[in-house]
Amino acid sequence: MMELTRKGEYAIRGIIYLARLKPGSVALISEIAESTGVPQTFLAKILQSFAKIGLVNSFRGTGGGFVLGRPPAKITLLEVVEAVEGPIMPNRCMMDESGCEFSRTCLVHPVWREVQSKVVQILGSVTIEELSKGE
Amino acid sequence: MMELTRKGEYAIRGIIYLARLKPGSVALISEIAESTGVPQTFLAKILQSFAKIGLVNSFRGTGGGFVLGRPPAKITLLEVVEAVEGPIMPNRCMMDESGCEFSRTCLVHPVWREVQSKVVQILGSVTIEELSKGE
DNA sequence: CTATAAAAGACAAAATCGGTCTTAAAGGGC
DNA sequence: GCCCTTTAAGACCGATTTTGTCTTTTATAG
Ligand code: SF4
Ligand code: SF4
Repeated sequence: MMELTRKGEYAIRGIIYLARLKPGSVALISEIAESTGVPQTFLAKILQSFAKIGLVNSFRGTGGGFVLGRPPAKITLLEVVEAVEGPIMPNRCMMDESGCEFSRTCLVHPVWREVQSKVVQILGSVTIEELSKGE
Repeated sequence: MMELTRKGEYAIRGIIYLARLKPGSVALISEIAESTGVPQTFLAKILQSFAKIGLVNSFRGTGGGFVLGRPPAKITLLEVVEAVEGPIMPNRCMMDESGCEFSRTCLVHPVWREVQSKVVQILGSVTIEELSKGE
């Protein structure tokens, strides 16, 4: 249960790589992929989707590449994870009320809500900047 | 991310149903399945696997059926979930050290460990007895 | 105009999910 | 010993998701 997919893992590695870039420089997808050990075309897809939501900026052509869309201190791990995996949802019954006929009386439901909020809290309190500090 | 499978959800429903049984009585798989809204043959598989690990006891033939293997106060939600879904593992790098070449220096790793321990703590502190109290 | 690099989208193998179906085995009542 | 009931075991299966690849297009710098 609760396993991050490779896509999620790769996304985090890519974002952290970009956070470590020295200011003003851009990174080629080939460079990021090799350095993080991620299949290049797969990572490209992920970063493209990030570009669409503004999490990263991208430039085409000679001298192009990727940079973060915001300072790493303003990006949380939660944001990155949810951008690729969707919202943190320990159980289906959390998204829509009508998901489960028992949801009104169910005592398990609140437990899943607690799990959800704890995970959101943990991941939301970690910034990409912190994660990029190590060597 | 982090979604309980139907199998996990069904397992919980089945166990709670058994916990509500009045002492001394057994439940037919057909009865449990209908009452919890779970496909019967699928639930049978789940409970069979539970019988193997002693979480429930089963009896064949006339008058047979399922009962809990232990008092519901001694069964945690964590146990039930892990029995069907495997251990709580937010990321692959948690199971074996050799899972990731970066694990020694990685700053994300500890975050996943925190998530893991929090979830284990929450699910481990809820007993099936508590969950079966409602109507 | 050309070389470069990301964007877009079709394709697909493999794994996992969410079951079903059939046959066997065990136990109770007669 | 013979049914009837009920779980056990295992083969099987379609749908979906994961984890990518490949090809073509578009934008840009020089
Ligand atoms: S039974 Fe409870 S926990 Fe399960 S899906 Fe319904 S509301 Fe959620
Ligand atoms: S990079 Fe860090 S979080 Fe990702 S798999 Fe490796 S150790 Fe785990």
